[in-house]
Parts: sequence; C-alpha cells; structure tokens
Amino acid sequence: MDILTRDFYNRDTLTVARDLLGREIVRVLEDGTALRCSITETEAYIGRMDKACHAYGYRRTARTETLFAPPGTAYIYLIYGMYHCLNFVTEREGEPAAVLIRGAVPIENGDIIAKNRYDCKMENMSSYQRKNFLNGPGKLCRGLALTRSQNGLDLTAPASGLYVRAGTPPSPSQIQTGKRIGIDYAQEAADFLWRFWVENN
DNA sequence: CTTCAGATGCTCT
DNA sequence: GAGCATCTGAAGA
Repeated sequence: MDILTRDFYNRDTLTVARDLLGREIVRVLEDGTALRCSITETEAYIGRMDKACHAYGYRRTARTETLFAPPGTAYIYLIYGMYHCLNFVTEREGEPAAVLIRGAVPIENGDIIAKNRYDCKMENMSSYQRKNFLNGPGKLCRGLALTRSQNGLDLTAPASGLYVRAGTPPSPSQIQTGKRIGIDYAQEAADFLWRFWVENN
C-alpha cells in the first residue's frame, strides 16, 4: 500500500505540515469500517522554540510524553474539557514536535462521519453543516471518533487502525500560509506563519 | 454575515 | 484554582 513511512514524519516540522496537505487519513473502526478523509489544513508546533507548543523548552510531563515518541506517532489530547485534537509527531525521536490536523474533507464512509458529527446522513445535512463539516480540529476528531484512547498509536502501522496514505497533494500554488489559531497567549510565537491550508473549501 | 456566552474536565502550578 | 492548539446556538446587523 501507499502508507506514509516513518521517514516522511522524520523531517523538519514545517516541511511535514505543508506536505501533509492532500494526504489521506484512514481511521479503521472496531468493526473494520474504514473512514477516510483528505487533509486540508495543518499547523506546526515545535517544542524547541515555540511557546505555543505543549512541550515548549522540552517540557516533559505525562501529557507531553507522546511528543517525545518516534515520528509518525499520533498525539491526541483533550481540549476545553470536551473536544479532542489530532496531531502527528514529527522530527527525530526525542525532539518534541508535531503537526496539528485542523481540517479535512470526507472521501469514504461520509455517512458514518456525518452520523458522528450530526447524527444524520450526509444527504440530510444543511448547507451550513456541509460548509462546517470537518473544518476544525475538534470537529475532525468527533467525525472520525478519535479520543485519547487513540493517543500514542503508530501512524505507520496499518494494524493500529489509524494511518495516513499518500493521497493527492495539491500544487504548491494552491497552498496558503498564515498565523496559527487560538494561541494568543504565546507571545512572539503567535505571529509565526505556521498554519497551512489548501485554497477553496 | 457577525459577535458572544457558556459548556466541561483535564493539566499544571 | 486558572487556563486551555474549541464548538455551538442564539441573537443582532
């Protein structure tokens, strides 16, 4: 198959964040159903130098332990008491960094994703719901039924039930860059242009 | 279209 | 105890 290997994640985090656009997340449920979606928006977090990163200054706690795992590991945490955020660990093992997956569009089994999100089929979604389907980290995790139970999974092993395929990356001219969202507390790091997304949608 | 309050529980000081 | 890499529904322009 065309599953992205550890070498893909074992690179500079900004490079990986750009390169993840258009890649396919595959989430295999307990019953074997494969939910598939294409990544449309990402953000980079680099502990070495980034005050917005949970592992800023190599801070090591129970939560940030996953960021020190090998590249290609899933880092999933709870935010605001009720939502989850999906990240992919990057750079060499021991270098705490990751890419937050902020948005995606469905490719396969959209009806199940729609059931997780809105408890209905895709065809019954309103235009507002279509527009706001998986365009946020909490929405994406809800749609793909991801929680902290999946924290630490190996994204390069199909057996983990969560992996990433090569997909269809956009042309460089379709990639937009901007400031990251929701990190106003991070001082100078709040202005880093570490957010990437595919134009349209 | 926009702003805004409130939900809710884990993490770290 | 304070704050958080968010989302939703309601209300107003």
